Amino acid sequence: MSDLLMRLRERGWRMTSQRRVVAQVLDGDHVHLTADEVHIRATRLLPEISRATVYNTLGELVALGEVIEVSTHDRAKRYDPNAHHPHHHLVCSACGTIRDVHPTGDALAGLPPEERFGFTVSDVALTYRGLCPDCA
Amino acid sequence: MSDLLMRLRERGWRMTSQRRVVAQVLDGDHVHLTADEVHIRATRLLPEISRATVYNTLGELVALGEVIEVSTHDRAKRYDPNAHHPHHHLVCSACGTIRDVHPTGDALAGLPPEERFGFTVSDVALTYRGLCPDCA
DNA sequence: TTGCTTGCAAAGCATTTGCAAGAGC
DNA sequence: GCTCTTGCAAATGCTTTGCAAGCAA
Repeated sequence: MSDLLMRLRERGWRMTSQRRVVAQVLDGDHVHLTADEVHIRATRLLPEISRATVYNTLGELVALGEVIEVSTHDRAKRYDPNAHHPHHHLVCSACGTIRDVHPTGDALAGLPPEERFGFTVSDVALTYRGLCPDCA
Repeated sequence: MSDLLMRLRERGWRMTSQRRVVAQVLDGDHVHLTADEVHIRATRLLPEISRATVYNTLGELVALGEVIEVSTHDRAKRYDPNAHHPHHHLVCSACGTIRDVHPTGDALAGLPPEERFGFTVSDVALTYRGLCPDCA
């Protein structure tokens, strides 16, 4: 069983075949699917699954902290299940491909208290943009 | 005259009253407006300006590198005219407020060549998320 | 049984587009 | 005058919602 599914079961998440399928589709590394892509793949495993359910489920996984929402400059958000291994993203400006990367250093540490303006900072997203080898 | 307008004129950008108004609305620091907010403010200066023109103009300013597109997790993109002074963003997860910040160190330098996977990296966006003093 | 989840269809919102009329240079 | 820009209105694409029926616990 997928790691994601196992964690969700442990957390007492009410399981349905639709939710199982969405979790299966998302499992793995370097996965950055749009909601629509998740729906297409989920449909291959469970033909009756609806788009609305995919959106519901993705929203919940994000709320649970099991999936990260990635905003690129494209219209559709992407969903990244690799929430338990801190990482950042390398995005191709041309084709939209995303790769996970692991820069050195703690990005949070780079923001000194006097630059926080009283904010309680809990998260950092670091996105590198450029051209991938195929598009360069 | 605003700095932004001056730069655009120097670059030979064909000037119209609509474009002038959009540039005026965007000028300044800590400005992170949505296209709709730009339209509302532009309307106060030039009542006939259309939404489509605001979108056209914003898209061009981004293409010219004079304005930066900021993707948060909200639906609408935000536009930041502070393109000539490298900076990053501090976003409140609750109310959406954005502040410009200036972390120490060069974020680009943190990504070693062996983590670039052949990409030609040209840009870095660093976003800190948390709660602002008012929402905490 | 009880309440949470699903599917459908329609609505909502941000953004884009085609095209004729208008304005800069 | 020639070309680029504007405005309108319709279309598009992603996402959300309301509600009745279905299913997990």
